[in-house]
Amino acid sequence: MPAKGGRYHHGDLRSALVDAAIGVIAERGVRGFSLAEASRRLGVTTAAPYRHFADRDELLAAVAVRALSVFAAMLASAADTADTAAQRLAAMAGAYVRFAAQQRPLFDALYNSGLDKSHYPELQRAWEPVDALLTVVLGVCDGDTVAADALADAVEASAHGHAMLLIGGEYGEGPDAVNAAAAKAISSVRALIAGRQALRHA
Amino acid sequence: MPAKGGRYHHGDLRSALVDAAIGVIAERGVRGFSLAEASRRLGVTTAAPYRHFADRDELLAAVAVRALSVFAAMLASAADTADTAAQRLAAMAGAYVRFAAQQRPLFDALYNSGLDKSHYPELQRAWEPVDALLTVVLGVCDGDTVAADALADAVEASAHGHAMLLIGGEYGEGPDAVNAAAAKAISSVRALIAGRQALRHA
DNA sequence: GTCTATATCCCGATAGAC
DNA sequence: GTCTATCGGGATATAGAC
Repeated sequence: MPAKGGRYHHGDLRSALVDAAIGVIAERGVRGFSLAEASRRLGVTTAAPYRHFADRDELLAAVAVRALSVFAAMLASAADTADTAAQRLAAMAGAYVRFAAQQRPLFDALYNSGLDKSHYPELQRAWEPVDALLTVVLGVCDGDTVAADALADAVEASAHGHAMLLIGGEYGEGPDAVNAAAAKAISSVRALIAGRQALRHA
Repeated sequence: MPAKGGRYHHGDLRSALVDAAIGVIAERGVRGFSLAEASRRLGVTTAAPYRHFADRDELLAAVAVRALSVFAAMLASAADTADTAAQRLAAMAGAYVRFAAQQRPLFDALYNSGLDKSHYPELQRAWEPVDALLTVVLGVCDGDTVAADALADAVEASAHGHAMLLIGGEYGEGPDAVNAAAAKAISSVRALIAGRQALRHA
């Protein structure tokens, strides 16, 4: 998609803005993200994005939608490496944590952007594959539906907490911290499953 | 501390700014917080805060310091209601979640403000009582130091994840959602403790 | 010392020309 | 579909009134 006259002008500004936004978030954080900076990187004026997005938040929502497709792929790929339902759950928790670290701008767009997803139907629909991944695995893992829902919440909260504390720097920085956090999340899932069984049979 | 001539002028602007900041965060969220709005509510100009805080983040750090004293008090109070170490851990996890919901501006200042706490020594010191609460309880709960640290991380991550998902609206809104999330966090702690014992003896 | 007044810069958003 | 022009608001920094 070549530019016209040294400027942008190639008709796929919307998609290019999503790419640029991810770059800005990666370098300046969600808080430091601005429509103006993304526009500047593409060589268009600050008014141009408003032909494709109603406002700044709508661009963030588009980033979140892209994030969800990557997130779902990582979770599904992790689940495929395991045989039993319990192993799949544990692998997905590890992938959840790794996604936060390895795709931090995407994770931040999803969870730390202050977006109200109920305002963006497209974003709500984009969540469905991720939600489905968790519940499908759970249907196999735990016969009782109520107990399965409770386990799903516990696993999701544990993975999310480990991910947040990791990117918050609580576990240190660098690949070692990521591996450690993923391992913690995985062993927490194992403990949650074993603990729920033990408490039920007590 | 009455105003002088209808304006502010009473010499405790620093403390008043922290109060005002909490109010602004409560109404507009951390993202919508601005020094200008806090100043406006106190009837001072936007330049006045810079006599007390180097920048916006330093005021946020002061809010976080105040948040930590409230947080530590809630955790300690919850721990006092229980007898065994396991019960204390569970009670603290419930209090963690309730703190996030009931003192949301304070929780956001602590965890969702994008602050780098390593830049604020005063804030680092303010964390110590909270950290101590967790580890002291754990020393009693689990003889092995390494295992105790791992349990501490698991409990903290679980509580944090439940708190984040609660204020993110994943569990719905209102007091029922708060109670449900607190109950989930408590039962997760029980499962984590029981599961760790079961896995160790397996 | 504490606050006011002021000036500059950046961002979000809109209106109208091309 | 993009640009020019422009408005309003917030952050930051400095000079000076009390």
